[in-house]
This record gives sequence, structure tokens and C-alpha cells, in this order.
Amino acid sequence: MNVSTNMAAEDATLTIAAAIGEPARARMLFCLADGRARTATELVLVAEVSPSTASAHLSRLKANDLVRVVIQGKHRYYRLESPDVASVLEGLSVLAGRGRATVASGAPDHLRAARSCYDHIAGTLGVSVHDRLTAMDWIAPSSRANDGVYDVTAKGAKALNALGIDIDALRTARRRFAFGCLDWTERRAHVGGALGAALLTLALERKWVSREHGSRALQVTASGRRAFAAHFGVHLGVRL
Amino acid sequence: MNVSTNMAAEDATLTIAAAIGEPARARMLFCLADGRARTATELVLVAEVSPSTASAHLSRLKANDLVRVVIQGKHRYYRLESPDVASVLEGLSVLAGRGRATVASGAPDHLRAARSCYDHIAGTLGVSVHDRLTAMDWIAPSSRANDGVYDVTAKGAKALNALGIDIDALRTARRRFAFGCLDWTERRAHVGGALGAALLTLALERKWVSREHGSRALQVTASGRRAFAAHFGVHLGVRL
DNA sequence: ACAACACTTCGTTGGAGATCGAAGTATGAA
DNA sequence: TTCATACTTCGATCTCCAACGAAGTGTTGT
Repeated sequence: MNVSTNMAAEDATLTIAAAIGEPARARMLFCLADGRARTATELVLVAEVSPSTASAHLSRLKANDLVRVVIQGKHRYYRLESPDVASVLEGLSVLAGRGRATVASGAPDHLRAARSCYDHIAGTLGVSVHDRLTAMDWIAPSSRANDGVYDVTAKGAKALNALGIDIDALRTARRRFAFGCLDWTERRAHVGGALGAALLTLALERKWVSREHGSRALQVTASGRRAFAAHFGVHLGVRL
Repeated sequence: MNVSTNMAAEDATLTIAAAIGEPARARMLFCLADGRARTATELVLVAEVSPSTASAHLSRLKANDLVRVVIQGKHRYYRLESPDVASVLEGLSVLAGRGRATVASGAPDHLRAARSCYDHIAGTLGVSVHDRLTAMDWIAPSSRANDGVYDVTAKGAKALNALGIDIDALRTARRRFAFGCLDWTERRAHVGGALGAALLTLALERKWVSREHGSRALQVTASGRRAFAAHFGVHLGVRL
């Protein structure tokens, strides 16, 4: 039983890796890595293959639980199945980058500083926000330790509500409320789940950050710089 | 420049994924995931291919910096290039396991509890040891924050030396002294690097844990249970 | 009802790469 | 020296799967 389950697990793992390791599929996945959903036609364009070929690729990605699809009228919206997929993608790219580009010192600065991971904020900005939220006791590891899930404290709920985040609404969402999402480049956690998504949405709405076209990079605006300092005590130095 | 580097990075990442996503190569990598080195012939056996085929696979893995080889006489010892490779392997297997086996609730218990990751202790045991070492102020994040690297405190050096770990020797080793190695199953860090390896070696020597044949699982012995409690304050309950 | 669009399914083709055996190099052992 | 072992390189198959176009299903708009 031990060996056979091991075999099966290795098999499934290998299949996942193979699914990622094909140019057209990889392009699609990287395109979805910012957490936004795209139609099949949009993915046809980034994959640079015919619609029929793209369709085959997408159904394979779906079969392997790497993407999830929601049908809306005559459009099919594809998105990553979970933030974990984005994390693994990032892990692989760290491995890929280490060989020759150690000189370049990790990711490009604008990507290190702030970027989206799935639908929340990652990079040094994301990690800093996570750390401040923890330090200020706005969020705390949930009762069941070791599973990386967070709860919002009473103090945190008050403060976040004041910022315009409806904590109660978030709690009733079907997805995990908040969890520590591992960031490969930083080797630290940032806030994922419904709360993480709400924070990114807030930051985009208030124009604290803006998405860079066709990239996961986030630009922190001048007002955003002030806002992160005022609300969270996160000071984005010019360093790095 | 932005787009082109993005493309190149995606290309490299995709190549890594493809390298893992081939049955024979995946079997080799999983075999090496416990951090021990094996000869090419041993890997021929686990890959279940001819020597010539295995040779081609190994040179590809080497070209992609997934494994490193050290030639010793007429033997070639292959080992994973870094703990990061093992981590990515684990990340992929978490993705693979999530689809159908959510019912089985993550990894098998004996793997969750204690296992080797590369050459250090992972699983709940590894995470607990990491947390206790931090809580007792034996290790602390190094001056350059956010890079996941740890230093040993004076207090920690004394205590670890008393346990038979030669801290000074570890410091002169070419590899990183200690860092937080991300554990996908636990979503928490355990101690990696030279210190992590030394801890596993110590635990094996003193028979606190024993390796399970052909698996990364570690069996905690009765005396190990007592030792982890006495030396580190890690109490391995019967729970889970 | 009909046309335009968004995708998928099917059947065929083509090419990359996994495989092997045979032959070659290097090390160690008798 | 000679044989055996450990591993690689080379050249030739062969298998798998990505690719496409053509035809199908389903949805929206007019």
C-alpha cells in the first residue's frame, strides 16, 4: 500500500509538471497567474495556436485541476484553480532563474517590490503588509495551529471596516477567509484568500497601486506610498 | 526589454517543468528528493530504462540545474542541486494531490508527521523544531531581513554545541548556514541549510528518528520522542 | 428565422524526443 | 596486462502528442 500510493502520487505529480511544461499551456498559465479570468479566445491569442488546439490544451489543464472554467453565455472564462497554482508557477520560475541569473539578483526590482499573485498582493509590499497586519494584531493564526489559516481580531475587524472592507461579507464568502500564501521570491508569507483579494481590490480602487499592462507587476502610486504608511505603517523606502 | 525578459523567464520555467514532467526523470528526481546522492546505476534501476537512456536524462537534468554530479572514481554521484528543487517537487505533488484526495486530508499521516526534505527534517516535526528554536531564541533572522536566512544566537550556539553540533564547523561550510525552508504540506518553514542537515544527522545518529526504506518518511523512536521533548520542548502528541 | 460568434470534437499529419543496442572511454581489480 | 565495471556517445527507430482544418453544438443579436 505504501509503495503503490507513492507510485500513484508520483504519477499524478509528473502529469501536472508535464501539463505545465508545454509552451502553449505554459503561456496560458502565466497569463492567468495574476488571478484574473480570461475567455478561451483571449488565451488563444497568448498561446499563439489555433482555437482547436487551444481548446484541447484548456481541457487538459482543466482535467488536471490547474484551471477552473465558468461558462457565461457564449463565453468561457478560465482562471487558475487556486493560488497554489500561481505559487508553484513562481516556484518553478525561481528554479529556472537561479542557474544563470544569480548575478541579476532574483527577480527584476519592479517585480520584487510589488506584484499580484493570483488575486492578492505579493512581493515585498505584500510581505510587509502581512507582517504589519500580524504585528498590529489585526490578524492572528486561527485556533487550529499549523494550517496557515488566519482569523481577523476584533481590533482588526474594526480597523479594516473603517478602511471600507466589509469583513462580515468576506466571512460568508465561499473561499477561505485568509491564509498565509507562500511567496517563493521572498520566501515569506503574504495575505491570501478573501481578505487578500479585498485588500488588492481596495488598493486598486483607491489608486494606491495600478496594474502594469500585461504583467503581474504593480505600480505603487505616490498617494499609495503615503496610504500604506498611514494605514499599515508600511514604509516603502527607496532602497532596492 | 520588459516583455522579452518575461518571455525568456517563461521559457526557462517551462523547460524546467518539462524536465520534471517525464516519467523516467520524475522517478529519478523523486528518488533523490530525500537529499541523498545516488550513482547513475542506482538511478537506472529506479527509472526503469536502459543505461544509455538514463544517461541522456541525467545530462538533461544537469543542464537544467536540477541535479548536481560529483565524480568519484568510476562512480558518478547525482544529488539534487538544492533544497529548492525538493520544495518545488513537493509543491507540485500538493497540487497533484488536491484534486481527488482532499478526502484523504493531505499527506499520509506518517509523512505529515515527520519526513526528510532534501537533507533536513520536514513535516510537523520539522516545523515544530523550527518554531521552538526560534521561540527559545537559539536562532534568529539574520540582519538582512526578508531573505529567510538565520543566524545562531550566542545562547543557541552554546546549547547546540552541548548537543554535539559543531557550530563553528558549520559556519565554515560552503553552503548556507541556516534558512527557513518552505514546507508545502505544512505551509510553514523548517530549518534548512547546514544547521538543518546537522540536526537530521544528529537525530539519525542518536536514533531519535530512523529512515523508512525507500521513502522520505522518518520514524520517531520512543527515545526520540523523549529527546525532542527534553532538548527542544517539542511534544509529539498522539493526536494526528 | 437567420446570421454571426464562441467554442468544441474529430480525423489526419508531422515532428520532437524517448528508447535502445552497439561501440567507445575511463577507472579499478586480478 | 587483461578483464570487468561504470558510464557516455552515437545512430537508428518508434511512439506519442501537438497542430491544424473541417464540421459540429450552442448562444446572442437582429
